[in-house]
Amino acid sequence: MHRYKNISSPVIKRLPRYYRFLGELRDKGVIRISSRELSDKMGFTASQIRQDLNCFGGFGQQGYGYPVESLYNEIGHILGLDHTYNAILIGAGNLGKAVAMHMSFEKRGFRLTAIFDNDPKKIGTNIRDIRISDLDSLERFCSENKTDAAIFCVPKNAAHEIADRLYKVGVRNYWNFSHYDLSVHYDDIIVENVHLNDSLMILCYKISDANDLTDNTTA
Amino acid sequence: MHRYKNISSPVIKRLPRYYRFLGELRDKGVIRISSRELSDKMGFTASQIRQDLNCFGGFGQQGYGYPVESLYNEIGHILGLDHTYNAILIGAGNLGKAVAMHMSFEKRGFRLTAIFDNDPKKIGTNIRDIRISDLDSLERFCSENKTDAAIFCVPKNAAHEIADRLYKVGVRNYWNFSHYDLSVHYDDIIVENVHLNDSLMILCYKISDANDLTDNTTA
DNA sequence: AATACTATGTCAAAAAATTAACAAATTATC
DNA sequence: GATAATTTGTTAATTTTTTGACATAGTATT
Repeated sequence: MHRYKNISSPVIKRLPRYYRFLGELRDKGVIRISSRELSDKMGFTASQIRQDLNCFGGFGQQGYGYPVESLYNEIGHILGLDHTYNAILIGAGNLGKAVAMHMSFEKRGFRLTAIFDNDPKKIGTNIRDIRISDLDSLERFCSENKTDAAIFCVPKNAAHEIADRLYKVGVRNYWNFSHYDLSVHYDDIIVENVHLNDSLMILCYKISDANDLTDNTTA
Repeated sequence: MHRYKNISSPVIKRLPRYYRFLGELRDKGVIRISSRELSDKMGFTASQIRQDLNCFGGFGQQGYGYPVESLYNEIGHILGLDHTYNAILIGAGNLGKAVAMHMSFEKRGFRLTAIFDNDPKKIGTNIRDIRISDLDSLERFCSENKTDAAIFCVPKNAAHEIADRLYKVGVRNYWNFSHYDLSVHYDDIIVENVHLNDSLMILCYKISDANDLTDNTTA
């Protein structure tokens, strides 16, 4: 498939943003775009855009720019969105439910195949046509059904144990919403964290910092 | 208040993580910790930890290490968690509801003061003791009640308009869950993004990339 | 068809971030 | 109390990332 030589993490993190903006342009019927124009819209420098895209190949044409549609598709391919990875969701609380309802997994390379919880009141009910299963049946399900990734929407103290169980049955890719750092215990796993608490604290810092700079009454 | 000279963004992003790990240590009754031990636990280099912490002052003692409890409190203070910023939530869908239910705002420097939605079926119902108000009353509420930040849990196409409205009444700090880049239109605002789609795509990339490296059948 | 213009890909320079090294200070030990 | 062992704070070196510069190639126009 693709296989690009050591793309740096800052570049990877920018890819979804390129994808998003190019998708918008495509929807507006824009045919071509220059790195300069993209720069104005996205807030990256034109130089960075050219360098980023060039990691994966020369998609542009000198004197013309980049063809929007094909670049959009190309980045989707680079991101692996044309895959269909089977993902299971652990934890059907507010957050798990929101993630299950809110995300269009299919457009992001995934398919939600099962949802697990340990609350008897929830087990048997449905979220989006998917029946919530007993957490006890986790291992059986994973051994009977190809499972590529697990989405962690469980409390901190449950995360560690469930990660161990999943690791044992070979599930090594995690989308982690729990306030727990999975990567601390294993190093041959892939984790993408969504630490909402951290994010909120960073907002708190930024606001506090900005206030301190303007309110110079104390200084 | 604090006021630190230009702390770099990588450092700021690591602060919540320090806070989290130190909180765990404190709960376990650990009194002191060296940068080396923290390094083992957290996966940062000891050198980085020392340099990060030293941005804000010399909290450690040579030959001894860092006192866990006071360092924990110090970082909480640096993050501004001892503030109480009033925040409103826009959008009471699955995601908004999950955010409202799931986060302990009080521990992160915030207080949730109002929730807005434009769905008549939702208006008047409660989430966590907070009544959902009509989005039409947004401006009135903000002018009558001190509002420091807004949490965006609305669809992409609604985000832009609501941001404009909030900007006009002086709300300039946003926790943004919408698939929309608020920072593109204004530069005197503070935005902390939670782009779940981007995060999922990055996971997709990582999985695809790892697979390509192991499956060398095609290469 | 020739000329002026545009915009990429790429190489070099600058800036930023991470890691390493070590002197100074403190603790623990004998 | 003197000595050995720790461990910080800080400076320097390295690595990574971003920005700038420009030759080259293609487009549009006359």
